[in-house]
Amino acid sequence: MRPTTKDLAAAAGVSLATVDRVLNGRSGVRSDTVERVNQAIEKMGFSRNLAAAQLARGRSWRFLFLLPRTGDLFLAALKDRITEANRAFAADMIQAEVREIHENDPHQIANYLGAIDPDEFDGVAIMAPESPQVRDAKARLTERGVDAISFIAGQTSRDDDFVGIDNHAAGATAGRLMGRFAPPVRASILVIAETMRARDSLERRLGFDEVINAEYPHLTVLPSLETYGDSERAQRVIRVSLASHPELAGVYLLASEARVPLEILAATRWPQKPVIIAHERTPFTEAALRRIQVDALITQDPGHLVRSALRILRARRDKRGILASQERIRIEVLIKENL
Amino acid sequence: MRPTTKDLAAAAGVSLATVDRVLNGRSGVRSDTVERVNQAIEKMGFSRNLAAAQLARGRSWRFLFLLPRTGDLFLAALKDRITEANRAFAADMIQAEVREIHENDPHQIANYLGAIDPDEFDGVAIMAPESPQVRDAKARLTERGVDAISFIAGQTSRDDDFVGIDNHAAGATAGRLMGRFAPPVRASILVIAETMRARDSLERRLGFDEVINAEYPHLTVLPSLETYGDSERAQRVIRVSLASHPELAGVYLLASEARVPLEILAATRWPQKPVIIAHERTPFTEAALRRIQVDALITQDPGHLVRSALRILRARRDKRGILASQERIRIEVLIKENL
DNA sequence: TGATTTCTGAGGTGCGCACCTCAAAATCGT
DNA sequence: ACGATTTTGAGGTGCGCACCTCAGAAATCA
Repeated sequence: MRPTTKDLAAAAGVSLATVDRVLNGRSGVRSDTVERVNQAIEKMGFSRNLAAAQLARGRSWRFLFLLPRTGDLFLAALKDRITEANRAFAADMIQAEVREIHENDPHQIANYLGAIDPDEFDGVAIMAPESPQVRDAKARLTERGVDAISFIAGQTSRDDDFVGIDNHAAGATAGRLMGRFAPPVRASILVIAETMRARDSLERRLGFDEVINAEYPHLTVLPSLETYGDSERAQRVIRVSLASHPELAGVYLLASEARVPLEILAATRWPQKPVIIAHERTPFTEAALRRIQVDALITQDPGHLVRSALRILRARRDKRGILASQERIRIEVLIKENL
Repeated sequence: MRPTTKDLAAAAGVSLATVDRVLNGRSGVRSDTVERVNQAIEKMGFSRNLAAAQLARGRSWRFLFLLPRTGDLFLAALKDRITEANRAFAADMIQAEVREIHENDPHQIANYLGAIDPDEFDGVAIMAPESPQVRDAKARLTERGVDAISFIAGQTSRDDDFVGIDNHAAGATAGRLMGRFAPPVRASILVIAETMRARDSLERRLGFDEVINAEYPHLTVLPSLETYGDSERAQRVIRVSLASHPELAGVYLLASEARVPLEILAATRWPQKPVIIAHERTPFTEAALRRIQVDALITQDPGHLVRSALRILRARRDKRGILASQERIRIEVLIKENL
């Protein structure tokens, strides 16, 4: 039989009240008594029955996902996963909501964070570019008792409250695959991004260049084209670039919205089809991978991202540790065969 | 406030006892009453408080992992993860044990399964090659009230109680990478396995061949070499094969124990280093990937495998559904950059 | 030493649900 | 309409813990 608090009290030679004080870190217990209880915990292998604790506390958790307002397919997948997680975690008293904001207005984001009611939410997962305003707002939010973590975007150097992948490594992964997939001849690589103002894009590009320059010097990575999410502009800049670089060996689609560039590339005639590497799995990129228009996808699992954020926020709330190996978001490489 | 069973009873116009009967599938309720309750559940968005349910049931779960007895590094990683999961899930009243068996003796495995005490274990995750004896023993085990799932090995066709990857697809993934990484010239590919008697190995090989034959016909896949886990034999057969195939472009290490073959390959002098693709991440294969002796690893996450098996076994015990997207084990592709 | 402060024990309550009993009501078959 | 059967209601108990109160014991100080 599993030891209960009662057994623990008996073993430590103290009362239930004292055990309770120690377990829940209340004051008014002499340090040697605390030590006695802790030793008993150790000796009996006592571990609190989570279900009972949770029931007694009568707690529930409400978390908020702050996502950019775009029509992005990757974001749509994220929202689907949040809905799904909401259902799956309802029995665990966890509820998640989504709010959408304009990601490129740090001021608005900071305002929004400032207006979050600690009675309404226990924690927030913020997907927004890093900026001093946002960082400050996050700090103040934490002071007011709302836990905040960075989600997918906005990774700060060696930050342990970030859920997402290392974008530099993701770019390097793309670079390595590009180098190995492309024929070993002098040629150039086109890089298409939505915008290079986002830190994520910059880091991916840096990681990509690093590998290509160091190990595949016959390949020249062209300056990044920016589409600004505008289909016509995309069409224009890509056509111009294609015309002036007939020796194109590969295309790296940096942004998570690959649809428009892929459609333009699909409508282009090639002497030899370039290697195409893109990010994120969406119905669109998946189809492109199946027909081998795209050669590889670098992805992160949206379901895992969402669940991981919720688990981390909750663990923080409960002052519990997490299972680090479960929360590491993988940089996945998808090809047609392992979809 | 979250609705409780009491609210539910009031809303449905029945008593708590009836709500209980419906919620827990007990008999003695007219079907139209069941329907009324279900509609109330739907309407109120009622969802049972898992913590309270679990506490009231006073249940705990004991699961068993039946693993092959080998010195394999992948198995060592699995066992580590089971220990880790044991700690992490202790608060959820889940305990897991490991027993090791000789995997190639179906009779012994069947005996072992037959001897499992339903009072001792709620479920078993079995990692063993498929065989009629084992299949029968599993069925009888289920009849006696112990849930059984296949773990990593032993996948039967379209089986929904299997935790692991599709080995055919894993082989195909390896094949694709081999085809793309190897130079586009006529050459041969060496395949090294521990044994080809295991269905997993066969399936990987089939998937590998399928892709190579269909899309990279300039590559010839040689007959599989079997090491039988014997270092000396491995050394001998590999040397013989290398000597007779100087035009070697790649090596595919089929088995999860890549250590011995990798050491032999490392000690060999090459006109041009062949592309090496191996399975499973272990300290050894990881190091080989870092120094680019190995070009890519096809892996499955041991931690995920273990947690998934435990979640599925528990959900089955509770007659609850699972989150399918969370339980799909990914065929991961690792290269130096996304380790 | 007594007075003050700090610690500890005993006991109770309730969280939401599972599971039980027994009696009363509704429905059925004939 | 009758008894036989099925369905429902009312109520109780306990799971292990968190959190509370209050009194009494122990340690500390003057």
